[in-house]
Amino acid sequence: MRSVPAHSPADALAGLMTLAGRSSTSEQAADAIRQHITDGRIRPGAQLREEALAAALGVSRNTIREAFRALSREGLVEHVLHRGVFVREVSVRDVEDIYRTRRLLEPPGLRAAAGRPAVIRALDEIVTGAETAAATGDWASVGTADIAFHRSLVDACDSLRLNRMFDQLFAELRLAFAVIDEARALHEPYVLRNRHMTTLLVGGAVDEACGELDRYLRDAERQILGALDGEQATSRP
Amino acid sequence: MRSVPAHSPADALAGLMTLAGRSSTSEQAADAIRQHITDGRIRPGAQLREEALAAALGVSRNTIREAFRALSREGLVEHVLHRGVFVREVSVRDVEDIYRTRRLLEPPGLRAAAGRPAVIRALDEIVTGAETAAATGDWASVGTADIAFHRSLVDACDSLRLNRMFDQLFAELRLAFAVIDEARALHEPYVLRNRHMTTLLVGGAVDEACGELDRYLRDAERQILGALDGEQATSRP
DNA sequence: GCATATTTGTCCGTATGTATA
DNA sequence: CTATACATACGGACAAATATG
Repeated sequence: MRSVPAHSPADALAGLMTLAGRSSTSEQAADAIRQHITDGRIRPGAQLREEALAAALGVSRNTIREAFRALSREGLVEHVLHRGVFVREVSVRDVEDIYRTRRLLEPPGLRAAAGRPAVIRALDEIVTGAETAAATGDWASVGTADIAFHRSLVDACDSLRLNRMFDQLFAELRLAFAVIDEARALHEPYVLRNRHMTTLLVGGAVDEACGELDRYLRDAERQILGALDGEQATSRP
Repeated sequence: MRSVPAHSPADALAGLMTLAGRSSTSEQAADAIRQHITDGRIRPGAQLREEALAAALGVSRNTIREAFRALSREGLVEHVLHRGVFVREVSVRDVEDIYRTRRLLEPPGLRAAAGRPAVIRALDEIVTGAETAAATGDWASVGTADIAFHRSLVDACDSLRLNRMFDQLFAELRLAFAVIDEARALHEPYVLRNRHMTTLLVGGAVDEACGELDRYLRDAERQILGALDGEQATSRP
């Protein structure tokens, strides 16, 4: 019933690449690695060794290195010259910047969403999904729904480039989530707040919804920073 | 007095990589290629051939391919499976999205800049530089100053991630500039408008400055779209 | 539509340099 | 300081896909 702990990143990836795509091998390798990182199967800070990964995925080291370059530009891994690539560890500074960016860009998204019934309906469905997931204790799904909710806000801006940036930003946020154990405490409070925001939107109370959004973002940042501090304290005594 | 036309991307790059850095060879190769693209020495649509580039830069094909993967993630080049990599050609759709994004994010930047004398001073210096460059007919520098001006606005938001996105966005914009011949018509009108914006900021008229910024962005978009249409008409008769 | 040449995609072996135990 | 493990980079090889005549 418990999740299987991976003994090494290579173990976690063994035999899990589906080679039947329409993309190049290095892109598929990147996809496989990316998936395992965002799923938390490879923890932040872990080193990705070329040889082990190449063996696990059944590809050459050159191919793996090409995948590394792409993932490095995405910000998921960090390339250290002559030392290798490591899964990014988001710092306190990163979290602060991420939430500064969210506080800057999500309110305009919410105001854009306010004028669109279709978007509001989508938000409602996402929150409903989060509520049922929370009822069954599926906190991973609750976290995914939370991200989907706020991604939808940004999506309402109709900016492809902004969406791309937020995809990366949320991927980094998942990296921060990954080092925090208590998934319930991390995600539970925000189901209610997203529901509240949606109700306000349905009622046309846009300003109040923005206020709620701002409080949400400040509280979430504080909580993650606190958890991050705790993690650092335990892992580096 | 005229710029030397490169016969091929490989010719343009020959012997121009400085190998004495603290970064990997593939990163230096990427830097060299990136520089030549943003400088307009390699035109949008041009294909970058692995073997030719490898020979020109004196590196192996594998190294070039690693550089390609990074540049591809940056959006400067496009990787087409089994066909190769090409310098990105920004489409009408791209330009529309770029300006939608700018109209969304630069006004908050301007409001943030309004409260900071240091930022306003920096903007003033940039415009002054643009004015002297315009006086000597150095339209390339005028264009660079224009981008620096608006980059400074975004910079005032203090968001690293937002800055990174705008760096990419402006790099794409340079790609659009590259296909337009009349550099003077492209950049001259905006020196005055940036000056006007700065004057308004110095006087504390933030709302008026925002209005001017919005008009700037709408006019610039219209002009680039018009020029892009003209280019497509002439290159594809 | 076909045969050919070119280019990319991928793999392998190897030599060199760097960081760390 | 030496030894080891690993990343870096090269060059050659071949298959597969694409472009060319």
